[in-house]
Amino acid sequence: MSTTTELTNWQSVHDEVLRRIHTREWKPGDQIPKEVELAEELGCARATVNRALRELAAEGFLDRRRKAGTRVATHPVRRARLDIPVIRLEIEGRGQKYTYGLLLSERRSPPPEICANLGVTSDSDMLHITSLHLADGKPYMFEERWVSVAATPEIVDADLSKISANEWLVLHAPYTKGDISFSAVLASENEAKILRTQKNEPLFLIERTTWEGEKGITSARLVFAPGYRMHTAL
Amino acid sequence: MSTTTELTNWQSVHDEVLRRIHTREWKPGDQIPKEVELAEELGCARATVNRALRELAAEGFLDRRRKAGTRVATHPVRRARLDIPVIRLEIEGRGQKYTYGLLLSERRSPPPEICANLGVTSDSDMLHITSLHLADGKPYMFEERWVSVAATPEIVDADLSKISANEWLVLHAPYTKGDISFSAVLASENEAKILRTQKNEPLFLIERTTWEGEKGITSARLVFAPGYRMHTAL
DNA sequence: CAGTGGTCTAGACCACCAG
DNA sequence: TGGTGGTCTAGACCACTGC
Repeated sequence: MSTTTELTNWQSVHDEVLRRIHTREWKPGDQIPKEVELAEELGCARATVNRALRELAAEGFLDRRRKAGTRVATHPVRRARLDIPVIRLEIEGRGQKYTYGLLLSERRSPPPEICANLGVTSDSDMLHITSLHLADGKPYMFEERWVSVAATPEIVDADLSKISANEWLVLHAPYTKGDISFSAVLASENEAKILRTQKNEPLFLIERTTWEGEKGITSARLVFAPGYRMHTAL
Repeated sequence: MSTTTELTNWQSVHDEVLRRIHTREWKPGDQIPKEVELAEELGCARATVNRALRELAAEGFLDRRRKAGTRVATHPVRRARLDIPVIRLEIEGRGQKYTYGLLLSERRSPPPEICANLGVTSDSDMLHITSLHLADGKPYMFEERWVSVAATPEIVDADLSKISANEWLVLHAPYTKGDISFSAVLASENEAKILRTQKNEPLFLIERTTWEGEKGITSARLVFAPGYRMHTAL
């Protein structure tokens, strides 16, 4: 099957290749034509084909190796792109009103599990912050966070009742490495009270830790109100 | 500050720009030099700079607009890449033994909520499948799935006791659109029994629906055993 | 309208790795 | 060790959009 019209931009090449995969003209495991051949067939430069195939490989549809050529992925590892915005933007993006309350801010040494997470000593100087994020006045997410004062000294001067620690850190403490995990937990008595729900409700939990180089910056535990769903397209 | 050595490949340009962002030489909101200028400063072609900046924009570190130039993102939307492999590979990848049991496979018309999800009529011909995935012999995930027979007729001939519906679909039914959501639920009595746990345990739930064009293919509900954590790097 | 990023091209050399 | 993808270059034109 040859194309009658020329595909001279990488997006149309991308789409055409995807079409051939979807129609099973090229099946999982099949080797597809080399870049030079495809470029010739489609009537464009090799660089254009390269761009298209590179994107498809990044999306998980193709496996590419030098010398071995390009093959249709046998197990298309689906890559869901989770956009993780600042909470405020997540809420405002849905057209709801965002409010925020600082519940606690104290300077103290961290408990053992935080030390383990961040790789800091148990006598380090840290800020312990808990806060509640609300959407249209209703509890949305309860945040408990530890911030290393050594790593980001300026945070002790920040007015965390005006701007959430989350948001302050995004603006002032870039990180080089981060880690995030998602799970389900039962609401503790305290969490239930704060989120104005009942004990033993199933809650969605996000745990996040970030480092700058080898220095642990912050570790946060985000517990969402019942009914929360994280959602994305494939 | 100028570089003494020339950065002639896009990765080093990428890293250098990222360094300037991290060191706050370029702060959130700042406009950074235009491609031509950067290319000149670093001693490489504009295409190389373009490639580096394009990747950084895709990673969420930069905002780029024609005519307006390139700025450091004020709210670096963090993009976590969730790799969603076939369950079997997820388990085997951790060095555990994967087993799989087909619990039910029946051909019948779908309940209303599935119709709504997939956009099919309530009298459509569908396959209803439930199965259990185990890691090292322990229940790992309980899967309940509806598959449109109209969209993928070949599935009725597949031996779903040997290969999971999940995996069969990946190989034989490419999709063009997909949707995935994550949440926390309480174990129902049935789910608790199957996962060999207790009622009212908090469970991690993934709901996934896929389409080919406008045709709904399959809708699945994946309930994970207690303690499951989905995990990724930022 | 003019400046900036977005893309294409033709050609070249390099790096990796399967045979 | 040769074939394939990975990348760089210089130059060109285009598309969007702020002024």
